[in-house]
Amino acid sequence: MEIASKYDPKAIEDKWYSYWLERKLFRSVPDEREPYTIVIPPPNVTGVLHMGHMLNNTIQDVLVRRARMQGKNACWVPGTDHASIATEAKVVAKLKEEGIEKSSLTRDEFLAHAWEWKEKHGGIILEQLKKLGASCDWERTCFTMDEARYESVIDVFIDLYKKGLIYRGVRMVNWDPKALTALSDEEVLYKEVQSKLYYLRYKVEGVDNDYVTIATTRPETILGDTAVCFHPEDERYQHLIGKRVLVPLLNRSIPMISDEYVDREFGTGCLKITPAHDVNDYVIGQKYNLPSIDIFNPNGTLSEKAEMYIGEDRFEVRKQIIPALEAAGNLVKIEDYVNKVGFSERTDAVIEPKLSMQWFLRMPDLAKPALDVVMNDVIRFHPDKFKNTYRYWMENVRDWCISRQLWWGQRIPAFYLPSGEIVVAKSADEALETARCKFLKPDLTHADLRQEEDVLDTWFSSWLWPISVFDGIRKPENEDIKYYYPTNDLITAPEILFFWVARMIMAGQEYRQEIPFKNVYLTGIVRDKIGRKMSKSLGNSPDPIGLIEKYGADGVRVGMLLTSPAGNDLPFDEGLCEQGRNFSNKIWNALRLVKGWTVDESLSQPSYAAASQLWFEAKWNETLETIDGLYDDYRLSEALMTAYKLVWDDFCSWYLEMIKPGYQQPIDALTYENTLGFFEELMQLMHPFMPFITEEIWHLLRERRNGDCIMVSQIPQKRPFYPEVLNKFSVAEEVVIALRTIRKEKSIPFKESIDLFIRKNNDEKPETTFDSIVAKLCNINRLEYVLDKVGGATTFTVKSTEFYVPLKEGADHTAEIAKLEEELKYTRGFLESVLKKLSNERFVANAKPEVVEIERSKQADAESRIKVLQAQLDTLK
RNA sequence: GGGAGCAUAGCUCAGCUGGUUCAGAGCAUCUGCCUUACAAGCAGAGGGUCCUUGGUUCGAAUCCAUGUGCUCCCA
Repeated sequence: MEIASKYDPKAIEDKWYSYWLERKLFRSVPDEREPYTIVIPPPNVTGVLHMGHMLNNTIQDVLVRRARMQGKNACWVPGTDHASIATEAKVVAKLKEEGIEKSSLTRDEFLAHAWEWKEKHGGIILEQLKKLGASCDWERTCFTMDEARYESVIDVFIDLYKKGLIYRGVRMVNWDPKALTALSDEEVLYKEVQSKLYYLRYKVEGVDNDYVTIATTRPETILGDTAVCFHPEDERYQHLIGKRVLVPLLNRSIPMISDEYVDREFGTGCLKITPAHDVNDYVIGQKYNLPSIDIFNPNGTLSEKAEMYIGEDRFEVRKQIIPALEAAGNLVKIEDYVNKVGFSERTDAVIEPKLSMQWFLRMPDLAKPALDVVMNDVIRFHPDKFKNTYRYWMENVRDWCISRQLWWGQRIPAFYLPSGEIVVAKSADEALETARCKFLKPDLTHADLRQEEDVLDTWFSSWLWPISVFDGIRKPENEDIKYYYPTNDLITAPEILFFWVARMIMAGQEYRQEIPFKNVYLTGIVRDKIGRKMSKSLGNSPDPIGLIEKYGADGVRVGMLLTSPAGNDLPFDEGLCEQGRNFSNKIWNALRLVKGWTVDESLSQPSYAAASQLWFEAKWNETLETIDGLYDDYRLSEALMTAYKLVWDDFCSWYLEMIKPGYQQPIDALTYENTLGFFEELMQLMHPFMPFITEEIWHLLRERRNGDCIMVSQIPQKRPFYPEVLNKFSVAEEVVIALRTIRKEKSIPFKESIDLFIRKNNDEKPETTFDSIVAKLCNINRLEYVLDKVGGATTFTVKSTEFYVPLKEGADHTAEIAKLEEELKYTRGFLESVLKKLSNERFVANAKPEVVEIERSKQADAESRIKVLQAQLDTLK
């Protein structure tokens, strides 16, 4: 068979992915097997695949593929979320390019454009995941706004409203005056800005020539002041208790109050309170029942409430108000000051804290059980250090603001009556019906009802995801939800532990009375070499598809996984993918070697081959056990590294070299057959990490029946093995390495055979299991056990056994002596430290017996080795 | 300002409830090799006062405290 000398992933990857798809091997339907379920963290429809997705989805695919090979009914549900703010911004921008203003469109017209955009761009990321090898059940692909998901969200809203958990309230939001919408905290970027601190004095009412000075970075907001506040223990201001002061320019009278919130060290220790325009002030305003004066219009100009500068932009007013204050005698001084200002991620406008009417979901009752299941390890976090952060957040949970001033999303099913009453209902008809009955107004018509304009927060869809993808909200008794829920593992980023993970747990408990998943694997952030988060705006992210083309999907998967323990950031380096690619090539070449052999049925198995198989069988089973343990602990990068070393070091570097027949010599059938077996099993072990190359090799190793694929094969089970074989082999390994070193030092080419004489000591019996292997790997002509020392030979010692290699030119006595003396010195020092421990009465008395025992055997080993080394030295001298 | 986490080889990380080899791995580095599976390779080697300083202990990379540095979360 002709096999290319370099592995070329391109053709192979497409071939196998379509093969798997055609045979519907990713498809899952409920049956009698144990289910294994993962729901994808739905990427934004606006997004394209980035390195974070690559990492996250590689991990999911590894887990799903492994579960499938363990005989479970594995189901990975893919999908996307509608990302209301991001998508709406994209659509608005696109329309603007076409000369269409959003404001000129009706809601329905706009949504038509949005859907069109979604159909065109919304699936890109899922298509890209296929290149990575993702084994999702694509027939189950969901979207947070498709019919089932949309209706589920509405049903849940109505249900929670009926339960009294949803209410309307005023809240300080991050207002983007350019986009005319509220933004979530994540969409606000805080930047340090060089600004000014203005010291302004307020006249104390009714007292001549008494003033109070405050410091502010936003002098224009004084028009909305409703109090001035100082620290209750601040001696400087005690005389002002109960007094009132006058807002400059307006001369409005406002109270002096005191509260511990005030930082006495900052500015003058006196703080103006503007509840409508500062979050902290808002809280104080609530506490002291202060009025809120909202002096801004939605677009950032001053409103009539400001009484002055009406219609002017807030920053223009800041410029104008300073001279006015100075003229009025209220400006004390101006200082330079650096502070952090929030900017809109989308429009770069300075965020205006703004009070607005929003919809809220009451959290405490939902949060409590969701906290408990994590703290009790019913749901396990990997790594579990995130339990801390989770607890902190859940214990200090605030009500969830679920409304957004957008059109793209599930429109809140609340209807307002002309009289201001609210009816929450699934449809306008139902709302009308309810309103007529409830408020005894049979004359009401559709025209009287006005539906809420706002839509729901995107997270209000995603928190139902593990349920809604199986349509478990609308049809709680359907087969899918009963079979697949709760899901097994959730793989996501720690940044959204609260926004998403916590809320899914709440929704699960509220709507299924059961947790949504059993394990949460938290990935790190993919960073560039100098530690910056990879992002489109920085341009420091490699193109994932480009990487796949360059290194192969398998290579990239290995590269991503090699250095990313759970919860740790991944400092990405293309070198990692290169390592992955090199590994693919290594496997490929092992295949070329094995498939290049000719089998001679008449040959019986040589002893070195039998010994090789004895060892590799043990090594394989031992490693399999280790890897299973690592998977159980979700230590995927360690599982991969362990498998990587098993393939490269143990199988390729040792085993294949050990059994390899001479050049152009045939191999015996038994060894060949067993080697194919090992190779197959190794490929099965690697398959979750490297799906493509392993599938290819699976088919090249043997003739396969149609549909006999590695991806649906059963992962090998551990067989009983003899662990002592491994210790015996590691001694043989040491001997081989020592012999290689001798060859190198003495410049003896491999082709020139050598002799090896072995002398046991302390009445030890020869252990010959792997002698044939030592002989083969080191090209040894004569390998003999002797009773006497061998003169004129170079020597080395493993444990207490002496090895002699006679040299043509005779041994270099001085060098031999120096080598022995150094070893002796080291061993004596070692013995000394052991003896020191053992002579310490308190050690012997306090340490566990087995620890003392270990020290005793270390002592015995060192002593016998010293004896051997000493005797060797004596003969040489 | 409050809270949490981290600090081990040049880099990225292991090192479980303190006790087998005076600390391990991969990559990188260095030295030999184009040995007919593989130079995307083979065979070897070097490299760490386990952040500082104290403490607990027969014994500390591992536990405690202090300091320093970095990261994240909340305000």
